[in-house]
Amino acid sequence: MKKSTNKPINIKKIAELTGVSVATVSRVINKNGRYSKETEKRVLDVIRKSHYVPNMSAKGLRTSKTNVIGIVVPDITNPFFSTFVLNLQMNLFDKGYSCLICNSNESSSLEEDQIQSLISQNVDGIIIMSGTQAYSSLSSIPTIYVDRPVLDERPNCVSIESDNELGGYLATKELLDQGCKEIALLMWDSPISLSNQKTRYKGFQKAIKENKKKVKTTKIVADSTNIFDGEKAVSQYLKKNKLPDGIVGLTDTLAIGACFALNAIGKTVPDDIRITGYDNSYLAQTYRPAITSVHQDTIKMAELAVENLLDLIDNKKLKTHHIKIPVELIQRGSTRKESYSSNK
Amino acid sequence: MKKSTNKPINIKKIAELTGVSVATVSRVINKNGRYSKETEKRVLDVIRKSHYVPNMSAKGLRTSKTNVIGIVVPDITNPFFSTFVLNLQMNLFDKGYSCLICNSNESSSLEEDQIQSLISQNVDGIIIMSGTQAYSSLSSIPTIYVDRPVLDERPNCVSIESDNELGGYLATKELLDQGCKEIALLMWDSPISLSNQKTRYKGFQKAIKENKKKVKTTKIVADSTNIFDGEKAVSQYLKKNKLPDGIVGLTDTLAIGACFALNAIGKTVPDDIRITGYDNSYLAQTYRPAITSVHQDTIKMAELAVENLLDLIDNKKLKTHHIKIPVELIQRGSTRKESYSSNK
DNA sequence: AGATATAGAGTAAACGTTTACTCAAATAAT
DNA sequence: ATTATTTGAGTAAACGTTTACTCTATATCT
Repeated sequence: MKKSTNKPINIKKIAELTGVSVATVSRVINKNGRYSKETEKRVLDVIRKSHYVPNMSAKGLRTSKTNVIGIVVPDITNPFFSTFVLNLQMNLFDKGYSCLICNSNESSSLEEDQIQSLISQNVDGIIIMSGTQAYSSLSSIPTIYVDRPVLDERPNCVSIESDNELGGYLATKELLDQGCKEIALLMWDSPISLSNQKTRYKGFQKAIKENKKKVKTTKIVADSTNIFDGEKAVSQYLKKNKLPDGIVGLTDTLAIGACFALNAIGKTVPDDIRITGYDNSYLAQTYRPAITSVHQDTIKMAELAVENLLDLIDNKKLKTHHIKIPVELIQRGSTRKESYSSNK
Repeated sequence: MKKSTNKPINIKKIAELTGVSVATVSRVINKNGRYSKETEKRVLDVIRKSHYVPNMSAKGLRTSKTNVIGIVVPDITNPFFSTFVLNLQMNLFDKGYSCLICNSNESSSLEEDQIQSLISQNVDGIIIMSGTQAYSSLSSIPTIYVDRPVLDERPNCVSIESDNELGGYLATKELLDQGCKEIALLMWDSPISLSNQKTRYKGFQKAIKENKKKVKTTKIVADSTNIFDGEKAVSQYLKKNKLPDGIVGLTDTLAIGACFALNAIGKTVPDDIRITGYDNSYLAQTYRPAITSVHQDTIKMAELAVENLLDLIDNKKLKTHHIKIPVELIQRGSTRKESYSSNK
């Protein structure tokens, strides 16, 4: 059971090897000044040769700064979130941060556990996507809420939302413009009262109200945003109800699930019924017919998220704590008969 | 600029409040014995009331155990990897571990940087998916290689691979069984010499060789495993070459890209050409026609990965350091004309 | 009853950094 | 030429834990 005892080299060793004090080594590493050009070179040389890697636990303990950001996401499997997380991670890595990533499954209790664990890891900041509630334990940590209005008005947090009301409006308007007379809203069962989906619903209602002609509306609620849960919900709905001529899916995955259910009973999109999605994830692009979807600029959102988070961490003064990102409707084959090209 | 100075409560404070020493508190927390049932209760009560959360940096420094696992993944956006990561994360969280997740983009240099960063975070272990090379810096850290034969034979690492040769064989065999006479292998350009794709290729060759009738084979190489890169590669290929009657896609995403390219020139799957994918990700299930694909049991692989990693961390003796997981061909509409049900 | 083990608890060192204090030497200001 | 500042560098404390040693009081064994 020979335990590998090749202890990692530390700052003290570097100091010895170079013939200076640990303080000097530390200063060189952190570029804090108070050393000559020449000692710097010597220290750096030794560091390079000895494959020194700093001990972040010690650093974190001493400075209470870990250079780790916690990211809480409902479901990394959803392409909308996974691309978002990818963007976050890349942006953060460039600035010298690592990411602790948690899947909350949209479960409040799991989310809370994971936030606890992030806190005890001393993360410097947290980015929560579609969080389900406000956590008092977060109050001392710089936090970015993504895709969800912030509940607790404290100075060290920022919310970044895309314009969900406009998104809901645009999607619904598209169906109305295409002449739909009976529109179903396909949503999912989420524990959160103040969710993005509520706001999208507002946009939906607005579009309906604005419309000159009266249209019938209904709601279909899926168990989750999962494709197959979407399919299930729509199939069940169709067993007891008349086929609507338009469906506003509040997620691309739900929209595709709806397509499945319709295929199964021999209905075709967009001839028998038109469908919109939301998120403009690559699923919407790759499904056939391609799904008309509300595009959220995840790249910009991710950029803003890390930029603002780092500002919060540095105690910088922010212009605003509520950022809203515009959305855009991408029209594709699921709402209009036309030739489409495969990408974009 | 009032800095929030509500310092987090620590073990010392707990000790004071309870009227015992810090050592006792620590022992209670770690359930190390050497305290009475009664003091335990008192300490735990105080802890609960004061919302104490342990400082992992300090703990990590002292014990050189951080309860953090590093995960390196080529592209979290790929559903195969994202579901895998989800499974890993859930399994690890249950055992009290957090995950530091890195995207390597299949770039060796980025991968190396990220591994460095994981090491300096003192991670207790690392799980690398489709890593591009062996890193000497990893030698002291328990490591699991997933989906890639291990290069460095050291006691503290384990490789977990699905049976890529069999997978390649099964996919190819399916096309041969369906009567294909000219089969293209659709692969991607990866920097790694010893990759899973090489092994799948072996299976491909084996199936071809075994076949009674002579079949023509070609290779198409995409820039990445990305759907659109797959599409591009196939379109370009088809401009200069005759249409094959079967394509073995070494990834579901590539297979779907191929479908796009074929759609674009008016060819239909599986009538004009049959296609297989690999990974059996949900893309394969949700695309229409659904893609026949080689299923890898990601759930079991993830379970095995964390189980073995924790064993390595605990210095347990392992039965084997090379684990191979069986694969299974899931037949769907892309290779055979038949009615299919939407899920599974 | 005496010897010995054990249970319960405290003291203080150690983990690898950073940084507030020093301090001497060199440089700049008067 | 004195005084004031800057530069380069060292000393040692501190961050929050864990744990190897102690130590006392109680329980267990001859």
